[in-house]
Parts: sequence; structure tokens; C-alpha cells
Amino acid sequence: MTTDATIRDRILDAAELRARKGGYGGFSFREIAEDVGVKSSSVHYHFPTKADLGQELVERYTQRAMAYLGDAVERTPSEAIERVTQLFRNALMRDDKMCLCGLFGAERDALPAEVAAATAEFFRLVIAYLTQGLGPNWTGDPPAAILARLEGALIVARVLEDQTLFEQSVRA
Amino acid sequence: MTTDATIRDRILDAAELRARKGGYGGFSFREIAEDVGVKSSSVHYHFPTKADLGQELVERYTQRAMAYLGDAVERTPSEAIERVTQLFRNALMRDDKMCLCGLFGAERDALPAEVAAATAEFFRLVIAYLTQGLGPNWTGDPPAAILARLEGALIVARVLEDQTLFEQSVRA
DNA sequence: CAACCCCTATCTATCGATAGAGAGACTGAA
DNA sequence: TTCAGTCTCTCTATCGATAGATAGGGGTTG
Repeated sequence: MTTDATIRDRILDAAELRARKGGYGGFSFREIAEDVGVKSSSVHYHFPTKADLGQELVERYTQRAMAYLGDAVERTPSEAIERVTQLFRNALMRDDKMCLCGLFGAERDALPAEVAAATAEFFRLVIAYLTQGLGPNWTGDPPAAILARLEGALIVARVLEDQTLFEQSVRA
Repeated sequence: MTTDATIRDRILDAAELRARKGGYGGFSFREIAEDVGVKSSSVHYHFPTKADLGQELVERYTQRAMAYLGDAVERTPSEAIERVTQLFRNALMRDDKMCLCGLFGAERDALPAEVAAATAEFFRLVIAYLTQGLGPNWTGDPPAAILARLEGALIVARVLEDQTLFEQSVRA
């Protein structure tokens, strides 16, 4: 029960860590099993196929992100943007990792259908959050543009190993 | 010679095609060999290790991109931006694929060092092109921000399968 | 001859996935 | 209370497929 959920979560934790570095091909059942301290067959018990694991990975990532963003209705436009920006800043500064869905999104052609679908849902939800937070009178960059800028800024800053490039790119 | 260069190029072509869909883990010596119509050992003859292949892949991709961009000195700021934008629009519209370096950049933590270095060079060169093309009096988005926006727009448009999101994100 | 280039054959390591055993905990009937 | 049955979960062992990589042969060309 409690132990069960814990191991299951630790599997997802380990998978997320590796997936956010190397993408969908960047984690394997054996590696995750070693990280957690179980056998790969035990990982298969919780997630029968890799697509199952990938899908739940993205769904949990999305849930956490949306929980972090909170309720868009309670925010001013600049607060909404800053909140989403902070989500990505955390990935860069605190985690030193890519956005899971940004990476999976770039790999979308090579993903199992259900993983690609879950990844698309992340983008839809963040855009919906921004759409609501910015309101009908917003005349600045459209929500999709703001999200694109953040995903791109994460890549640029990490490739060139210069975190100031993130702030440069994000400053509207 | 001619035949040699041709097969070598065809190997790079096949590798680029696959890499731009699934990233560094998205292509294998065997797959490429089958695409080209040779054996995997022949691919190893031209590119001893996968890192060698990956590095040359990125370098050729970078060379082609810079050749497409042309000389930044001859362009106005808006021409320079439009030229770079068109480079990414081609990836989306014409190729229906990611930017190779955008994808590799997202995977940077899992790449062999020389491939990661070559990927970083792509970003440096495009930023240098924009820096030169925009000139010292440019007050709009900094070069890194423009590049970030384009890489991100490519991801967003492809994940949500909506090419208008690219134009939305790109419209400054 | 010698260089260039592709081949056959093969290696070790790892991949995702499966079968089946067994440990432990809970449940309901005797 | 005890015992049989069942469910949950991890294990050992193994499958076929594929990964990157290598050794060595042979054909073609200059």
C-alpha cells in the first residue's frame, strides 16, 4: 500500500530524472530498476510497457506543473506570465534539466502514440492557463508564443551553458 | 571518390532524417545502412563511432544552415530575422521535421561531448549571424531570444499539429 | 602493388518483455 | 484461532531483437 505507492513513485522519479536528460530513449527499465534498487521485472509489474511508463510520467509531470501554476483566474496577466516563467526557470536553475514535455515534444515523431498525446495535453493545458490568465483584452504575445519562447529559452540557455540567456529570452 | 562521397552523403542524409525525428537515440547504424542499401559495417567504415557520425551530422547541418542564411552584412535587421525565420519555417513546412540542433540541444546531457560541442556551435553561429545582421542599434529582442522563440515555436507547432502556432509565435 | 571501399561474420552488451516461483499480508470459513 | 485461499509484489531466469563495434576477406581502381 504505502510501500507500494512509494516504490511506484520512486520509479517515476528515477524515470523522470533520466528522461529529462536523454529523452524517451534516455531511460531503460534496467537503469530505472537499479536507481530504485529493484529488478527490472518489478518495474514492468507497475508499468507493463515502456509506453505505459512514459505516459504516466508525462501525466504526473503535467499534474505537478498545473498544480504549481494554480488558478489562473486569480492572477493578473503579468502574474500569470511570471508564474509560467518561474516554472521553466525552476527547471533550468533548480533542476538543471529540460522540461520533460519540451524534450518529448521535440521527439514527438518517435514517441508511442499515447505518450505523444499526453505530451500534447501538457502544451494545451499551459496555453489554456495563459489564455485564461491573460484575459480577452490581452494584446501582447499570444499564449502559444509565450510558451514557445520559454521552451526555446530553456534549450538555448542549457546548450550554451549561460543562464543569463534564459532571462534575456524571457524578458518581454 | 564520387561514389565514395555519394554514399557518405547518403549515410548522412539517412542519419539526419532519422535524427530529426527521434534524436540521437533515434538512429542506428543498422537502420541507416538499410536506408542507404549497404551493410552497417560500411557505415562504420565512414564513421568509426556513432559520436563521429553525430558530430559530422551536426557540422553539415550547421554548414548548410549558414550557407542558407548567407552574409549577414548585406541584410537589414528585418531581413536577417526573416531569413532565420524562414530557415525554421522550412524545417516545419517543407521538411515536417525538427531542427536537428534544437532536438540535440534538448538532449544535450545525454550526448557525447563532441556532439554536444558541435550543437552548441550551431547556436553560437546563428546568434552571431543575428547579432551582425541586427547591428549595434538594435533595440528589439536580443539574438538569443529570437533563436529561442524559433526553436520553441517549432516544437509547439509540431506537438499541437498546428502550423499557425508557428506564425503566431514568430510574429514579433 | 596499394589504396579505397564494401562485404561476411561475429562479438559483447543491452534493450523491452515474459514466465513462473515465492514471500508476505489480508479475508473468510471452519 | 486456525487454516485455506487469494491478492500483491518482487524475485530468478530467460527470451528474441537490436545496439555499437571489430576482424578480416575480396573486389575494384589508379
